[in-house]
Amino acid sequence: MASVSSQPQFRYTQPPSKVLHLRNLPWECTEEELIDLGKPFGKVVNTKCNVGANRNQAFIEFADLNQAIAMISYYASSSEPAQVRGKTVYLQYSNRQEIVNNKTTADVAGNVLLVTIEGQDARLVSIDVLHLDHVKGIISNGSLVHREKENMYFQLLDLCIKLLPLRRQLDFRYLLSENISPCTLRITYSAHTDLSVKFQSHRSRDYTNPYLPVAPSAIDGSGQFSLGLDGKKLEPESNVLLASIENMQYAVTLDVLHMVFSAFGPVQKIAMFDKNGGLQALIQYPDVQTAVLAKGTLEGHCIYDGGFCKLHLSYSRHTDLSIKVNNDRSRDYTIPNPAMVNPQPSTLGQQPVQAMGGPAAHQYNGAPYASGLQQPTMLPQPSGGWTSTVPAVAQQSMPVQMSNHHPYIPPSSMPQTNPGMMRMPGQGGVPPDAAGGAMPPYRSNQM
DNA sequence: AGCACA
Repeated sequence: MASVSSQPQFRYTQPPSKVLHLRNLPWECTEEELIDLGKPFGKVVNTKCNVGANRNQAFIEFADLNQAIAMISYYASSSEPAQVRGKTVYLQYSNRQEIVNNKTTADVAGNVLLVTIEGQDARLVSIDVLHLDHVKGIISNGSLVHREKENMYFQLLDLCIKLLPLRRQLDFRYLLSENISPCTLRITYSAHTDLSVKFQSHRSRDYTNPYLPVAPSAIDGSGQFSLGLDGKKLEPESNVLLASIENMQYAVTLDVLHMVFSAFGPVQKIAMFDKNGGLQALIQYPDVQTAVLAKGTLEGHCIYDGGFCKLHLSYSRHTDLSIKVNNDRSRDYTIPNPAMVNPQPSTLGQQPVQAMGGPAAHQYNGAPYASGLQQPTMLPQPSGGWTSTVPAVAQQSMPVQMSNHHPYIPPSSMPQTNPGMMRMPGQGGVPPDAAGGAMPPYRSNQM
């Protein structure tokens, strides 16, 4: 009773073809590997790899049908399955008689690109990475030519691909968070000329139409976009970061934290507290994006050289810290500078900042850090060019310059260590008047 | 793990 079945027996009823269909191939299987696999049985005249949704299928076309049959029969009776890189691959005749190499779409220039994000953590890459502003930011931060034209998108992305593996040195941490392994972008042209985007989501955006409805699946509880794809919940992002400081050999003061975290955008509030015998702090930014940037850049890095004061960052569930009083452990930088509002505040017991005294109390008076500077009117917009949104204060208070013993040093007298290590978005250098100093140098590499 | 762009 061999062939009474009316069921379509896909596996065994394929008519022979000189084209073989392979599946279960290893990641990024190359044409060479396919040729090597088929070579013992005949002349491989064409191949097509990275086929299918998972890109783990391929086709091999032999010059002659008998060669394809030879390969199929060999592995049908072999005790050793066909393998590529030690991975068993499954062979069958293709249901087509020749490989059609669709050279058309990928090679014909168009206004829509097909971008394939590849890599271990490809699914964690945010859609915003693909936005032109980001690409421009990368290019300019990498000290390469900054090109404006939209039609240079392809070339910019192409450069982006080449530079991506170097992202550590070239500030690609602004592209991908630090805990995402390197990804590459494979880019071809699409045959599409206009994409129909039905709603804004974590997987689709129409940047030309801000009034599109937002897909509920793309919004988390706090109304922010979440980066998780395919419904996978990531740690919910927040505009408030929880920092814990490990190996605290040197004093980490409110001002040191303010300086470090201001490098990414305006810091609204900081609250420090002791927990589990260590120091923790909540740092509030006006928006999630800035917090993401700061976390991605600073996570695991040490404030001081020698592995001292290592930062561990997570997203807090808070969205707005309630700072009851400004002192050396907590501060609300959004309130008007009391020194300006009330020149004689010390008569009022509860007056913030000045009334509390302490080493931190006077430090912001007259300095460019005056808290009135960070009002949320100059916030980065979600899809705007973040390269231009880092406030001047951040550019002058880069984490490379900080002190351990005297937490506040005016920017004009800050020591300089290793210029360029912490190049910030939108600017490529160090404060012009940075001076040398004798303190643990900031180390941007994790230890 | 099942046929070439979801």
